[in-house]
Amino acid sequence: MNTDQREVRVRFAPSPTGPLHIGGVRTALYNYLFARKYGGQMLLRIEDTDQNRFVPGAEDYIIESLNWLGITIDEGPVNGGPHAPYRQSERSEIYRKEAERLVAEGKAYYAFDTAEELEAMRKRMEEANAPAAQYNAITRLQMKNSLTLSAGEVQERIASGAPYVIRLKVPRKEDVRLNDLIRGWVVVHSSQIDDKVLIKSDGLPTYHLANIVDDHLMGITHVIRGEEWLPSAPLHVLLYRFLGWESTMPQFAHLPLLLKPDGNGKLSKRDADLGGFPVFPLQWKDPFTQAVARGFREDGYLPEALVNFLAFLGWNPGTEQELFTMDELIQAFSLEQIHKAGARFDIQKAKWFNHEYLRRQPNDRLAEAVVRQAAADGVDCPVEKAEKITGLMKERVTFAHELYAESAIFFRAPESYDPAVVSGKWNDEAVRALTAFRDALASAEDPLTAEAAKTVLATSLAEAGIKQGKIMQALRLAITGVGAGPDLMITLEIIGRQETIDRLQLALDKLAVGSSPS
RNA sequence: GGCCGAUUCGUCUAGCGGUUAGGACGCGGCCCUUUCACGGCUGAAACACGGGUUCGAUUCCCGUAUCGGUCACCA
Repeated sequence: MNTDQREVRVRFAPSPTGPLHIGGVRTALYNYLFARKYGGQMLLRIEDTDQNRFVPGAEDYIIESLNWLGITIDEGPVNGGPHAPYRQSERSEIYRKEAERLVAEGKAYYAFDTAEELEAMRKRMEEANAPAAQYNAITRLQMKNSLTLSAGEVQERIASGAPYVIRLKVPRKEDVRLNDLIRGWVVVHSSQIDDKVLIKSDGLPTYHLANIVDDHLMGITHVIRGEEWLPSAPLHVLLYRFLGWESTMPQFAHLPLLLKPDGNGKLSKRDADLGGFPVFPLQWKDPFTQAVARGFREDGYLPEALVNFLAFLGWNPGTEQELFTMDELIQAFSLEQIHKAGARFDIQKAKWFNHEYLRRQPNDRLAEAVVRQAAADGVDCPVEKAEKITGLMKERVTFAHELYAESAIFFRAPESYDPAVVSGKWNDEAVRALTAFRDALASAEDPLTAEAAKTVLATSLAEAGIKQGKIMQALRLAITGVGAGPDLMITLEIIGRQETIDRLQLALDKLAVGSSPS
């Protein structure tokens, strides 16, 4: 990566206006991977300059999310750093100073227009069929600002406490260009950019000013953010220039967006409700409405799986390897391999990743969850049993919670029998075979191992002159009630000798040959 | 609508002038297996369109179309 020899410093700069969106998570991840790859620093900066949109708990949510995913922060509101504070609401004096400097240098100006006056201006422009109704080099001359008002009047208004904003004085005709690391050269004519507000009438900066000032002061070398920022990137270049910081301006990389599953638009919370999947890393309870939005964590996704899935939405290593640990991602990551087009969000793929990661988890760790869930269900499940169940079931499920949920057969005799299997496999021969097996089991040793069960079954069937293959489905039916499931002999080992005998008896009692099952 | 961006199987994508256009998810088939799952093999499935440039375009350029983003005292 060509950088100007400076140590790589990137930042993730979310606004605490609610739960962190999954697209934001991916942005954070890419920043993190980039920073680690080049041995640089990853900063977290809270962009809370809009008091109206402040949501309590959102900042903690962001931090907890990053934590859960293993995206570690070098400098930020929690661990501090040389450029503290990392919350923009605590830095307002810094921005104001720079804005005033721009005014003093003639690159920005005070504006006193009311909302109504602005609205009237836009209306006039529209009626005049102007290409865009904006506050710019032309319209600014008809508005109330320090360019049109006398110096004395401006002083007077400010002194009297009249509300005002500071606007950037965008040049009338000039090409503004930037070399995006992902998209190449992007050129925008300054006439397309309006005189953006830098300082709002509440005294706080807008995003545009605050992010440039902070990125500069914090020594950010690369700005990696979503494509929705691309249209305002030229404005940011202009700001760097006006502030005199162009020579150390960070490089930009605008990431492709995460799209709705049908491809029409940015992925939103609504898609989550519609599609039955989360779009937030963690569950979120809205402090105002109490509404609860589901989270990947609570839905049972492993953080490693989410990270791997997200990493591949818009990026790929160029090899055929699909499963990556965080360290491997760091190794393999590069901006050059980022795809330019938006990526549709396909929860199916996320599930596949989760399944792959779940299978690779050690049994003992997964078993803990099974024991817990069983207990919560009022069922006693010893650790050894949970581990056996885990070993048997983890290849068959997507989420850890399904391990127990799909394991009813290990705890309870079937309450019903699949009619299709009954009519097809339950016959006189099966009854004879299972009776013989039941009897043979009566004198078998405890505990019954899968091996022993196999031997007992084979012996008793041989004595009865019945081929094993013909009655296996009937046996499975008697034990589990259905025609599909994990290895039967291990299942017998898990439920034990006595329970096996009981279930055989139960089936023998309840299922009559040729009649419909109960 | 103006501006900006994007466009390879249904989806995520590889490709960076010459390939039988590759992989993964999902879907179908076969094998394995007592069943299901796993695994293995395998099948269907894509370069948006039109012009150039070139001996040769999926690849480079220009249009068109489509999709997306953005046009606030929100980020």
